[in-house]
Amino acid sequence: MPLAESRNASRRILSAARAIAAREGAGRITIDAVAKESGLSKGGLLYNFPTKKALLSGLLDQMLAEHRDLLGSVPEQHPLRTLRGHLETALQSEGVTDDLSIAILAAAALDPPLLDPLRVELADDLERIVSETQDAPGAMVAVLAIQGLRFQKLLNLPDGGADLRDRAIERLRTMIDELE
Amino acid sequence: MPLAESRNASRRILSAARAIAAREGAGRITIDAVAKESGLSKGGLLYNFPTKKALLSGLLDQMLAEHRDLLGSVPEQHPLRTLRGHLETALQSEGVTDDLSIAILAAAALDPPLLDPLRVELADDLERIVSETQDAPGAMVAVLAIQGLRFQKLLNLPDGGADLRDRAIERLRTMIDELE
DNA sequence: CAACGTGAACCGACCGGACGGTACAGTTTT
DNA sequence: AAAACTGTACCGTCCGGTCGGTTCACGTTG
Repeated sequence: MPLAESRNASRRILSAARAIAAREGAGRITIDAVAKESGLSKGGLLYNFPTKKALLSGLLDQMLAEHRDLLGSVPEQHPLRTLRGHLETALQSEGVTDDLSIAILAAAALDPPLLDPLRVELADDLERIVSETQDAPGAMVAVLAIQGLRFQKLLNLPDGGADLRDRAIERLRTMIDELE
Repeated sequence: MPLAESRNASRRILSAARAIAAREGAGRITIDAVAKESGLSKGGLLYNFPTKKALLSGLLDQMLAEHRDLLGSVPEQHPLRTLRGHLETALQSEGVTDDLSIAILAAAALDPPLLDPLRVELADDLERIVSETQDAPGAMVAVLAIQGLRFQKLLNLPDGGADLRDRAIERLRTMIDELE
């Protein structure tokens, strides 16, 4: 099963990279470190990801794929499904230490163009979100708040405490509900 | 005038670092590059900022100082002044190429603890914002949206076009007005 | 006043280590 | 036998930081 194993190796490598980023910061994602963490040899890692850019863009791809999956899991006929999906994606990794979106940081710091796939995906989603509502500015504010949520978690910025944060999320939800 | 001149040198160095970050990405902030960009020698730069960490934390300090200044410029008796100030700070660098908040990226990538001063400042602001309103969750959502705005600009993420973005900001403003 | 000394600000060559990537001969897996 | 590695040696570059100067404005001293 060469293909399946290759995927397994890729996943192991990517999650190793995430672990390092979560533990020591995005800047510490080096080929040697990731190889060590994943249990592969350096050669083996470079067999799967021939360059560091490929590794980082693999991280982003994985993130985008997970994002797409979650979006797809929102019932088809649901109004504002893209917006709701976005909220869920942002909330999903709640509590998980190694937030995948750290890849964004690493990619942006190393080579900003790596973020291009993310940009087109996001532009797509935005368009869809706007088309799903009559209140485009309101939806946009919601999108901004969701992005703020991601940013906050990503950088471990203060959130006013779990209580306030939960109530804010609840508020966001009702805001979205009333948007329709 | 050693002190004043030193400050000028520091400012020149910091703005050089910002220019590089804006042009080539936060990851390209190296001591050599900043020295070259600022017109100083490497030794001269290291005289002003003995380590790279010091340089990056200097960037953050500058950003926080500017932020505080803008917050202070909001009329004292204005209700919700801290929240409004936050919005203005986020909007202020509109169009300016070298967004200072790139320092956040650089710092987070190189050494996450460097963000600690930002965290305490933000926690302070949050507390003040909450104390200035009866609708804490609503204010929190506004804060999140503002942070999302920053994030979006920082990473050059799509914003649905200038038109939609402006309308969303307008909406955010009225949301804040009605918060009081 | 001139000789000397001092410290701040700055220069730039250099060092050592980290890092991305190559190469390649062997080993295991399918 | 091909694919998927392992293990390691190696290369060149980049980068952070050191260090021994140099310049110069400013006292201090004889």
